[in-house]
Amino acid sequence: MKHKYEEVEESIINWAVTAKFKPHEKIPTESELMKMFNVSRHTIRKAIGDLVSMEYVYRIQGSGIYISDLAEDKENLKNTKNVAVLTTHISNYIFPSIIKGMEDTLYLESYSLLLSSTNNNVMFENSNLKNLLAHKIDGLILEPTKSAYPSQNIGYLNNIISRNIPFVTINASYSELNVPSLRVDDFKGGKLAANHLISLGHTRLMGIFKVDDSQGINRMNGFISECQSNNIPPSPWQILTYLSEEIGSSLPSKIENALKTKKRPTAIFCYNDEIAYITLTIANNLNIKIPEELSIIGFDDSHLAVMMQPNLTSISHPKEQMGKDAANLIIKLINNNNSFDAGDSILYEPKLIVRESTCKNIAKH
Amino acid sequence: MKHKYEEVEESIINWAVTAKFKPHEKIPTESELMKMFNVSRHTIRKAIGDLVSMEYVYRIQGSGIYISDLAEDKENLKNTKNVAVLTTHISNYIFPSIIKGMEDTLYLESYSLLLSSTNNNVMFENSNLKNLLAHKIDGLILEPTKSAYPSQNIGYLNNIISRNIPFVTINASYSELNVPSLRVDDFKGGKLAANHLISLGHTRLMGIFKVDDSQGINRMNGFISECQSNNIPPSPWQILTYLSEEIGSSLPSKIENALKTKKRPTAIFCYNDEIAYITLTIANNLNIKIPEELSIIGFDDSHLAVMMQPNLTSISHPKEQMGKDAANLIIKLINNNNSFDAGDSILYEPKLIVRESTCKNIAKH
DNA sequence: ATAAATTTGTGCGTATGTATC
DNA sequence: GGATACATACGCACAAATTTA
Repeated sequence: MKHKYEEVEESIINWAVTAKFKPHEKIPTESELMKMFNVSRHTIRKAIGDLVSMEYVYRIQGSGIYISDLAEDKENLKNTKNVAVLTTHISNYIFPSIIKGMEDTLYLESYSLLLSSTNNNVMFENSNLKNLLAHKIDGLILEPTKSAYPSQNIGYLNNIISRNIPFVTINASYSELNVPSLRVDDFKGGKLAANHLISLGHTRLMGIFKVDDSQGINRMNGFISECQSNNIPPSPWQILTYLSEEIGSSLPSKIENALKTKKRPTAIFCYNDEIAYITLTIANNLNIKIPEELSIIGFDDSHLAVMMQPNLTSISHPKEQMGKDAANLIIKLINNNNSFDAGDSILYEPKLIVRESTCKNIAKH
Repeated sequence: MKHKYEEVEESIINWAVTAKFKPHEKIPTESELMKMFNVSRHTIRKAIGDLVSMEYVYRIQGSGIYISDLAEDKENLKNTKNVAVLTTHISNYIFPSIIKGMEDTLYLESYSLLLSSTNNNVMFENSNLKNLLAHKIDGLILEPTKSAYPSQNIGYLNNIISRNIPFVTINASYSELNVPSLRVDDFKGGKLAANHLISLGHTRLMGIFKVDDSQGINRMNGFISECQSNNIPPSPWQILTYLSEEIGSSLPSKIENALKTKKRPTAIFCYNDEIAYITLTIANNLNIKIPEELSIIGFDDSHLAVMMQPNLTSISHPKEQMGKDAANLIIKLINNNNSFDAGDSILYEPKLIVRESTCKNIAKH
């Protein structure tokens, strides 16, 4: 047997959803409800109080109890699922491709998509996570911010896990958390890039790496590993590292200095196509010919690669597909009560795309 | 003097935010609270009941009352504003540019951005609006869906207005609603395109227009108006209209048929660069040389324009700037208690960008 | 325009049920 | 099993806002 207040609540919700009483229409008074349900005023007040906090009805002192204007939709809303997507960027660079994959997939399955971005700023990741937790979300696709460092927001992520909200990461993963991740094999990508340059006869290699996310660290380690395998011991000046915040400030002059040295590199592997573009521009200003005097290879195979002159050799990976896969996985988890195993994670194979910005080493030693 | 239950609530909220009791920590029992505040059990239960529905605390029958894990953040969340953005698309075509403008601006002002898309589907606009209304949003930037037709979702939009939630539209506007709108002068854009083709000596003009959004209607009217001003009376076969849903299905064959006619046009104005690209591809297949045998002009000056061979002549307008302006306007409205006037709307001036896809008419008559 | 009636809001007391420890 | 603590339920009195006569 149900509690009495529950019976009252269910009846009134029923009035609302069947439009027996329409939005803003007055329903019976407390004393009438007492008689109708044969219960005390306390019970009626408890029931109405619950309905008010659920926003099915609202009360006006001295006037009456009225149906809320959203009451009819409440039941439908229970069936529309919200997937939150929190990435470092939304509208820049390769992110539209990734998000397009998610958007298309989620649209087909009638899911709603809530997108936010962190600008690779931990504080913003924090406030966005809080915000999402306050909303009712049914799943979360997260690109970790500053993934090279231990996450300061691990508490919120654990909160999501403890609430059993389906949760997957893209582009990077958390060693502390057991959640499926979809990411590129950046280590292998770094090896591929180094191998390409070495096979072209280059020995004075340089790598430029972002070191505040794990993608950069992995690409750097792959690059160094491949150099060592080919007996090209990496020396400190071969590796230029930077943080996200430096892109607009100190990084360009660092690159310029590296290109001004007498024994400048004959080939550079850049963290991504954006850095490759910056490097190309600096080389142009220094009258260094690409690729004859300097080979440049990027990463991500973005639209920038074919917009640059010369077209950029780059490491490619399936961006839109990762978005699709992430969306399909989160849908699967939502339908499966969040049960997953190691097989749900995907490590994408990077692929070398040779264009015009790399060529055989013709420097005189 | 406050009500007693309010005093109890405030004290307990204070315990939570000052971390006198930490998340998941047990607070005094109901009878202890009765003694502490010198009130009845009923008053304590009323206070705790409110705090439960506000998610500051949770109760376990037989055990006690505990601080919720989000309690500490509740106060901060009141200060983070959420701006919802609902557009037809997010990650396609010119939308990343528009959204980048919003994202950058809102990020700088510490606003959170909630993005959703409708795919130009009225049902999806409907469910997304419901969803946003259920969430707590502080402002809405909306691109109307199927803006050539009277909006079926006008009820929800009126709901937003009656709640005094700041609300602006982009790309199109609602004649039924008094809200600021930021949009391109599509009529003038249509005139510009027609004028360019006519000034190149073309007289057999054709226009391809999407007619389920007002942008297409306005561009068509501008095109026709300019033709008439130049004594080139538009005949039915000069105007090809289509609906969003036809792009992947019947539209290409319609275009192909138009290009196969004996007296085919010597110049075509396309609703946007995507349609221009489709038209160009069809023309290529029919061995029609662009621009020698057929001039093509697009609209939007998207990235497609410079990716096509030959580069596309197009009508340009400030996309990222519109995003920035929309974000700044919604921030202003949020800070100004939603007071606006006609001066807040912006009509952007379209600009002709001549590239390689249009040339003088050299067809023999 | 005012007073009375109606309706919701606050607050106290009591009894009994049920889950936890 | 017993004590504790929250949950449900009834009743009463008065306050405050609104509606109606």
